[in-house]
Amino acid sequence: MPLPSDLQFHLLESWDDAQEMMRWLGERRPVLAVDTETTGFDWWSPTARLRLVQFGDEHQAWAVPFERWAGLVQDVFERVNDPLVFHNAKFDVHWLETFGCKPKRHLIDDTQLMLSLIEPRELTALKSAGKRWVDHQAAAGQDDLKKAFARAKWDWSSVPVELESYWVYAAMDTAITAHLHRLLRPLVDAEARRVYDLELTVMQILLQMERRGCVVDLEYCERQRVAMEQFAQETRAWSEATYGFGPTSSKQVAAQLMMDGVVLRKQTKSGAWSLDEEVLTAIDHPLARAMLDVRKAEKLARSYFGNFSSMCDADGIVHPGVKQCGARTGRMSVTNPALQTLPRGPLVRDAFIPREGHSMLGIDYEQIEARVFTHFAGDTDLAAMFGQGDFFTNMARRIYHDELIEKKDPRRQITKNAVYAKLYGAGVEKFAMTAGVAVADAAEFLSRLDGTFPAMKRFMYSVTDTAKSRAWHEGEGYVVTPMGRREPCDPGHEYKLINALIQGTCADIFKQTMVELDAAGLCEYLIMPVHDELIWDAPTVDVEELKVEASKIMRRDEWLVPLEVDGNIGSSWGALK
DNA sequence: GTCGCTTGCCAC
DNA sequence: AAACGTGGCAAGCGAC
Repeated sequence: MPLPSDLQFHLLESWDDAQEMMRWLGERRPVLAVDTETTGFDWWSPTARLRLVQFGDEHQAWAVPFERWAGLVQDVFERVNDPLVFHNAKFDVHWLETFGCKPKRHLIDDTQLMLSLIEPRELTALKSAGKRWVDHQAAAGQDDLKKAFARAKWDWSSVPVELESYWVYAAMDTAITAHLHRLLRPLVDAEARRVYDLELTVMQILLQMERRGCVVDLEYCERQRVAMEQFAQETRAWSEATYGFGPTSSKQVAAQLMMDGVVLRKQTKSGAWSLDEEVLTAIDHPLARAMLDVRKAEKLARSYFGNFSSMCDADGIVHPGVKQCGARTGRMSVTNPALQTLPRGPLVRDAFIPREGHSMLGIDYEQIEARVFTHFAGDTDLAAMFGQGDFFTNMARRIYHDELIEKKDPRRQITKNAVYAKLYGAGVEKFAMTAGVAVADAAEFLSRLDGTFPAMKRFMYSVTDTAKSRAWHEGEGYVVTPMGRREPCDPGHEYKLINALIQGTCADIFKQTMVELDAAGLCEYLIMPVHDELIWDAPTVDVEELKVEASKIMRRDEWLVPLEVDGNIGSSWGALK
């Protein structure tokens, strides 16, 4: 189990060393593990430098100072034909490709992706995984390095590559990766082959997409930032002058509100007075108003407009990082910036614009989760609701036996809320809260719903029941998506598996779609995945055809309800419907 | 000053 | 019997 005691580490310092490493690379081995040490995370930055490239197997590992031996490293990647194992390949490949190395894409394996599938609830960082699977001491060297950093005021760009606690542990990471691969690969082959192959292909698509990035309208951002910041400053100044404190200082605001006779009821988990949007909106007091206004304005100025420009490369382009298995359900998440959480509507989304001569294209799945839910429930009555016109309106008409219900009828909204509440596993009270109705009415509605579409309830029961039986017999409750993605749950939380099954299946469908789009050559201008929507920045002359072709591939018929898509073209992200 | 926790808020 | 799911990010606030 622990790393072998005869494990050898080398720092490449001389031509003799180089010869020795090349001889070693010529030996037969199951896989060659590769890792890099960099100056940070921003491979697109003008100041980014690649400091070390490490090669290793289960017995030996080499650290190669890149800036001195760039040609040699590039040569290695041209010559090596062993499978190349990385832990988070996308990251290392970005750096390697930025600095002229071309690891052969078809040889790449990724132990982090493997872990995301084998243990979706565990930490997948190399150190944590190394501790669990390979050697409890796997992360022991980190403290030495941290101390050295503190003592000499080094950081990742200034630490000397000759520093032993730097290069040895860098090299060791490849040995850990090689061992991880030996342990994980058979499990993946036995249990998750299909979904792992899917993830590997998606990774290659994401690599190109991240490299391409997304153009930011810097002038627009700056204009909006200044306007929002100015408004916030004025309101802050007013609050300081009137009360002697800022309008976002929660403790002081709560105290002042109570002093002025406002009755606060809602408390946070730790017992403080809650001052969230819901609470503040209901209070008629200038300070409550100010707190809301400043929060909103500063969020816009700082989380969005100010942030985007600070994350740009030299060409005004952001390169958001996609965590491919960010959610344990297999959904992707996005950071720097978090493009999946931009407020709906044009204000913020207009900050992202197409390249010269290009247009934005967005194609999204329509109610994909509700459709997949219907498929699993095998409910042909519910499936019929997707036929003509609006799904939720049709449902409401059926539930209330009233054919006159139209799209803006409140009964449609409560129906929609109820479907998503079910999908997410909400209880009656939470459902009542979000739907804005009394608990008794909510309960009555849910029983009507169950009476009208009984298959939904049967399906939900069968998921949790199977999971509980698995927990009893196999020690853990879980679901498996049709693609083979296994999603476990904590004991007693089997109800979450309904959502996990649906969300996970949707993630599989979405990723499978990306692979098919790529095979058809339609990912060249892809810039962002947003859960059930894809965004392209494509040449205006081709964008109509791209929309038609991509829609054809995205639309799917192999489910009980067809998965329909809707495409829109515009001159900015915000201009898409 | 940094770190980590909490709170609130943005998306699908 | 009952349980809204999955994320990222910034600010406030107390601890070290």
